[in-house]
Amino acid sequence: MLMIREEYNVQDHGSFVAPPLNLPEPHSTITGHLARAPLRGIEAKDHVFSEGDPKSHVYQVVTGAVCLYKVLSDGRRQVIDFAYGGDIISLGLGRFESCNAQATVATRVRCLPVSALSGLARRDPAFALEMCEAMSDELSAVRDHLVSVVQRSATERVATFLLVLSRRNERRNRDPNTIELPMTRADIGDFLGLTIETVSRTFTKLKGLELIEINQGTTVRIIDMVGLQSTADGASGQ
Amino acid sequence: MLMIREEYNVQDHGSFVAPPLNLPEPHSTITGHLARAPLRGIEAKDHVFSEGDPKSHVYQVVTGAVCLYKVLSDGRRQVIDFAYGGDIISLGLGRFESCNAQATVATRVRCLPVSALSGLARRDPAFALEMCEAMSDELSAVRDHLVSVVQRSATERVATFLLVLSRRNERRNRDPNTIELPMTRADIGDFLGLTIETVSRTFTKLKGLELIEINQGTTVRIIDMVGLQSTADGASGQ
DNA sequence: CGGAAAATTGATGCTTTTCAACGTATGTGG
DNA sequence: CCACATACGTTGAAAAGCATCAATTTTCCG
Repeated sequence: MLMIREEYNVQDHGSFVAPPLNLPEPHSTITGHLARAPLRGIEAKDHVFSEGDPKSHVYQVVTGAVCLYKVLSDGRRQVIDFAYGGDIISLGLGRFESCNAQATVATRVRCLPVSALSGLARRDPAFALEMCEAMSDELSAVRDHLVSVVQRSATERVATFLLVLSRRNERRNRDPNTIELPMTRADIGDFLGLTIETVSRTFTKLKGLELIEINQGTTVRIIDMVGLQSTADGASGQ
Repeated sequence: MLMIREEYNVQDHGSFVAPPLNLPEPHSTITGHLARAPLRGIEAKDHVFSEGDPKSHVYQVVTGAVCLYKVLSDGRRQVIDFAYGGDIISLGLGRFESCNAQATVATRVRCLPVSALSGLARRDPAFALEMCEAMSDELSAVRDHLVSVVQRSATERVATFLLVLSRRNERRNRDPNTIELPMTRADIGDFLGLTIETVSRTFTKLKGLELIEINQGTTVRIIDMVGLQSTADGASGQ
C-alpha cells in the first residue's frame, strides 16, 4: 500500500467515500495515469488479487478499503496493511503478486495494466524514480509497523493503530478525531498480532480511560489525543 | 538490506570473509558501480550511519556484518535486518537515513556516493528499474520477517531465523548447514522480538531436540534440516 | 592471569491467549 | 413483521508462553 503524494492530496479533501478525481493530472505521473484508468467494483470479502497470481494491474483504491495480507502454511494470517481511498496497491516490478488483497467492504478501484506501467518506466526515468520513491515510502511504513507490532504491548499497539489512521485523515484534510474502521476485529487483530478478544478488550480499556468513544463498533472518536499518544508511547508502564 | 542478484552470485562462491569482487562488472548496474567504489573499514560496534543522517552513500558490505535497527523513544530497539557480505544497504531515494546501521563485527564496506547514484538513475531508466527491483526485494523480505516475528512462537522464530540464514548460504554457494552468527544474542533477540534469555533457552532447546549443534556460541551446525523446517512451521503444537 | 562482557540457567510473575458463554446486529423466509 | 439463523463483538476465567529478576558460567581480550 502506498500513500499518494502532495500533488494528489491537494485535490483529496472531499468526502471519505468519493475523493474527486476529476481535476487534470499530469500524464507523466503514476496517479495521473491511474486517474484515467478504468474503474472496477469489488464486493465486500471478495479478493482484488491473491498471492501468486500473475501481476496484471496496479490498483488505486477509490472508495472502500482493501486488506493486504499473507498466510502461513498452517493458516495463521498476517495483515500487512490496509489501503483506503487514494492508496495504491500492487506497485512493483515482480511478475507475481506477493500478497492477498481482499476488500473489507464494498470497494471501487482503478486498474492500470502493468504493461502500460512497465513500458512507461522503461522510457521515462522520472517515472521509474517516482515508483522507487513510492516503494521507498511503502518500505518505510512496513518497517515502522514492524517496530510497533513487535516491540509494543497490546494497548500501545491499538493506540498506535488509531493514531496512524488519525494522521492519515489529517493528511487527507479529514477529521483526525473521527476514525472509520471498515474492517472486522479479526482484520485488526491480524494486523496488530493480537486476538480478536484482546483487540476488543483493549478498545474497552481505552474507552474506560476516556481516551476514545466507540459508536456501532466501526466509528471511533478520539477524545483525548494527547493521552492517546502517551498511551501509544508507553505511558503508565505499558 | 538488499540481496544482490544473479549477476553477482555467479562470482560469489568464495570464502565467507572475502567474496571476490575482482571480476569485471557491467558499468550500468548498481553492483557494477559498487565494485569500483572505495573501501571503508568499520570497527565492531561502530556505526556506518545513524537514523536521521543526511544520506550520503550507498554501501555494499564486503566482509563482516551490519545490523540495521530502529529505536523507540523509550529505548526499545527493533533490528530490521542483518546485512552480510554482498548485501547492499541504504538504497533508496529519501534524503535522510531511516535506520541505524551498526557493524556487529569488524566490517569493510564499499561506499558509493548517492550523487553518483541519483544522477545515473535520472539518466538511465534501466538503472532506475534495477533500483526499483532491489527495493521490491527488500520490501518482500521485511514483509516476510513481519509475518514470522508476529505470528510465530519463540521456537519457530529462532528456527526460521536459522533457516533464512541457511538459504542465504545456499544462494551464495556456501555450506547451508553451517551458520555463522556474527552478532550478540541481544542483536538476535531484538531482531526476533525476544529477550536474550529466551533466545539462549531456545538455542538450548533446539540443541536438545538434536536439530542443531553450537560451537563457541557463534557457529551453528544444522544437524536435522527437515526437523528444523517442521519446527519452524509449527510442528509439535508450537 | 584477571577482569569485563556475553551467555546460560533457574525461579517467579505478568500479559496475552485460549476456551467458553453471552450479547448484538443484520438479513432471510415464512 | 417477526422468528430465526448467522456472523460479529464483548466479557469472563483459566492456562500458556515469554519476560523479568537473579545468580552463575563461559568467553574474550588486554
